[in-house]
Amino acid sequence: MNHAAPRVIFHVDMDAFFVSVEELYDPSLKGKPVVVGGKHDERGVVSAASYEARKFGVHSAMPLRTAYKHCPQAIFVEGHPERYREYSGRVFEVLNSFSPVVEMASIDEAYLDMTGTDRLHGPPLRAAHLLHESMKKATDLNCSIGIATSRLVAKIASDQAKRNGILHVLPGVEARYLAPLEVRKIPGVGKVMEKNLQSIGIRRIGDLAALDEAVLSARFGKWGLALAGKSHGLDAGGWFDAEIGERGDPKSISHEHTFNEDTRDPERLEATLAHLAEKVARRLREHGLHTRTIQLKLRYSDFNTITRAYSLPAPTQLDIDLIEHSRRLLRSNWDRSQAIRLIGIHASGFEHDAGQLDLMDGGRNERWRQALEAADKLRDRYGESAVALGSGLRGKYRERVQDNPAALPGKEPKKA
DNA sequence: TCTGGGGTCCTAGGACCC
DNA sequence: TCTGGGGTCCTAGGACCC
Repeated sequence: MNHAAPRVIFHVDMDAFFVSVEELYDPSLKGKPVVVGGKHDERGVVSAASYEARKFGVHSAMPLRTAYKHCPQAIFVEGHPERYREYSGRVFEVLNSFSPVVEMASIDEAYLDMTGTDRLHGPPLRAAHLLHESMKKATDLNCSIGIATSRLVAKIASDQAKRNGILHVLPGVEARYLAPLEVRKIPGVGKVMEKNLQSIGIRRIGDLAALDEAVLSARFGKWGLALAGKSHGLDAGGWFDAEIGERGDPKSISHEHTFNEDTRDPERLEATLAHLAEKVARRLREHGLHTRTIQLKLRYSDFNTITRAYSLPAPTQLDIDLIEHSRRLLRSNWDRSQAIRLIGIHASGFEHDAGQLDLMDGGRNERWRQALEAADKLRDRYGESAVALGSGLRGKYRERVQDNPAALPGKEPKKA
C-alpha cells in the first residue's frame, strides 16, 4: 500500500434538485421558470429555482414575494420534503454502488472516497462518467461531479462543473486552480467574512495563499488558520477534516414555525410549541437519543430574535418533558408587549442513555416511552393524523390549568 | 427585497472548582 | 481584603451551509 498516493474524492451535487424532482411528478413544469418554496404572496423564501427562473435573477433564499416581482410568470410550487428524501435515498443507492465510502453531506450532495477503485471503475474521469450515466438511468436526475484530492477542492470543482458536468482537478495543481477564484467560493466564507477579507485587500483565493499564516491567524483566530490551509486546497478545520463516512449522531434537533401573521395569542403559541416539541421528541426516539438542553427561540415582529435555554437535571426523550420545559421558557421569557413572528424549540446535549431519574420514578417514564414508541409506529404506518396522542395531551393540560390555578407554577390555590 | 427551516461550528462571558 | 490560572459547564448570539 502506497501511503503517499493522493486520495481521490468525488463531490456529487444534484442539479436544481428540488425543482428536478418536482418535474418528475409534473413533467409540464419542464423548461419553465419554476420556484419551489410556497405561494408567491406568502411569507417564506425560495428553496430552489429552475434555471429558467434564475435567468430573471431568482435564486434560493430570496423572499418569495421578491421572486414574484422578478419573475411574475414563474410557477410557484410548495416543497415536498418526503419526495426529496425518497429521491435522496435513491441517489445514495447509486453512489453506494460505486464506492462503499459515501457520505451524504446534505439531501442533495455527497462525498465519495474513490481512492483505489481504478480496477473496478477505471481512472477517475471514466468512473465519473459511468456514475453520471448510472445516476441518470436510475433516478432520471442530473448531477455535477467534482474530482480532487480533498473535499474542499472537489466541492468547489463540482460547483464549477455545473450543470450536468464533470471537473477533475489533477493532483498537484490545486493551489493554481484555486488562485484566480473569489474567496467567496470557499465554503464557510460568506458575506461577512468576504467583507472582512476585502477590507484588508483580499479578493481572490490566491491573495489568501500569498499571505502569511500568522497574519490570518492573528486577525481571524482559528478560522484564519483554517483559511490559510484552504487557500492551498487542504481540508482544514471544522466539518471538513473528518474522514468521509464518519459522521455520527446528530448534535442537535430542532423545529420552528413562522406564523403567516404575527400573534400574541398564548393558546396558539403554546399549542404550536407543543406540536413542535412532539416532533423533536419523536425524532429523538428515532435516533435513540436523550436531550439535556432545551432551547426556546422567539422572533418578534421586528425580527429581533432571542433564544433561552434550560438544562435538565437528567436527559429525556419524552414529549411531556419537552412540552413542559419549553412552555415554561415561553412563559418566563416572552415580552408580551411584542407580537411573535416565529417560535421554535431546539434540543442539544445528547446522551444515549436515559437519566438516573428514569430508574427512580416507579416506571412512569418507561411506560411513557413505550406508549410514545407505539404511537410513532402507528404514525409511520398510517400517517401523521392517525394518532391524536399529542393533541390530547395538550387539551388535558389546558383543562388542568383552567380548572386548577395551582397547576400554574407560582400560584397558590384559593381555598373556598 | 422584507426576510423559511434544519443543521454545524465558533466565540465570549460568567459560574464554579481546584 | 491584593488576587493566579486552568478546566469545564452553561448560556446567548452569530456566521454560514443547503
